[in-house]
Amino acid sequence: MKAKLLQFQQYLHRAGLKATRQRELIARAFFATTTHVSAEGLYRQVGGRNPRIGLVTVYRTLKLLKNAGLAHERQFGDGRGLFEHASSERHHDHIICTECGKITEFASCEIEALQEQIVRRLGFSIQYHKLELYGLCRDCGANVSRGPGKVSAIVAG
Amino acid sequence: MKAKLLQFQQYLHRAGLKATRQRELIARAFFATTTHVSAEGLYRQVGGRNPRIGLVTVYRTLKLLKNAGLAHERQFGDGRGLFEHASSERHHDHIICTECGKITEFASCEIEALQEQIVRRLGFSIQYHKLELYGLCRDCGANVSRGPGKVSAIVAG
DNA sequence: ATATCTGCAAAGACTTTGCAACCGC
DNA sequence: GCGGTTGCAAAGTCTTTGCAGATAT
Repeated sequence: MKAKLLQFQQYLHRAGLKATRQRELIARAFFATTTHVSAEGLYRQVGGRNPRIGLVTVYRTLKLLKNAGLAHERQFGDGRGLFEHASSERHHDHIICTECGKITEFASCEIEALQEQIVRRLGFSIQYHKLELYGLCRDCGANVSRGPGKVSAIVAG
Repeated sequence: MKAKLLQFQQYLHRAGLKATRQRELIARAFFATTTHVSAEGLYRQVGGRNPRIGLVTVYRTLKLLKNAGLAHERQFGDGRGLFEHASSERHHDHIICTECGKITEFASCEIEALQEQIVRRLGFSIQYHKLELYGLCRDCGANVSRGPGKVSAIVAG
């Protein structure tokens, strides 16, 4: 993770931006996450243990991380952006439980290959993709018909 | 398209809701769309030719259409919801040009089959999926390096 | 020293909700 | 007539922006 922080700082330097204390703390917290964080979530993690880092700065730093190519932003339909490391991006997609909201990652090279084929056939050049499957996870599939889920979960490994 | 309107009205009846003039007009306009509409967009189409139909009612009716299983809401990352017919939903996904925003639809049964496999392997039962490919379309791929702001680039080597 | 940053508050974009008047059934 | 519905305005989310004071280089 040290490496990514360094990459970020190099990016800042190259872009003529400053490596501030806040940016380092936010980036560090971001790289420490295991899955998908919202700006708000990262803010709570950082703000908890550090002196007054504003939510606004978290948003701005996440945008920098995106520009640096170190973060990807996703939208899983709940209206807000969730961020994840760019490096963990390699060949993985998401399956989201519509009941409890749990997000599981998976990878499929076969699917990726097919995507490439299709895209080429349509004259597009692919940059990236999002594949999201929605359904019931094992647990929720068992307990059918049970109130509103929405338990944000976050299952830290 | 008549059929879908009827389905909607049947849904309303079944749910003890009323088939109002506004709902019919909005549903009609929605079924007349060919691709993806935002609430705002549908509002403009309807509002233009009809007496005072509020944006709020469009939102509410789109929600009803979703509940009726006649519409699907998608989020392509620009922050707002886009709606499309559920019936055109059969086996198709999207490829979005990151340059001009053009959305093209495509279908792949092979990919769908693979998805099913994966999902089952993970213990999930699939309800629906979203596959979005992002890249440059033929036109934009030709005129490289032209974009407006958007050029995040800088990809750390 | 100075141009960039920060944090607060305020604005913005999109969507939902409260409420009095309204209209299907 | 009753209960759902409408449209306005207001509130609610999530995110961005304006600005004065603070800070990295």
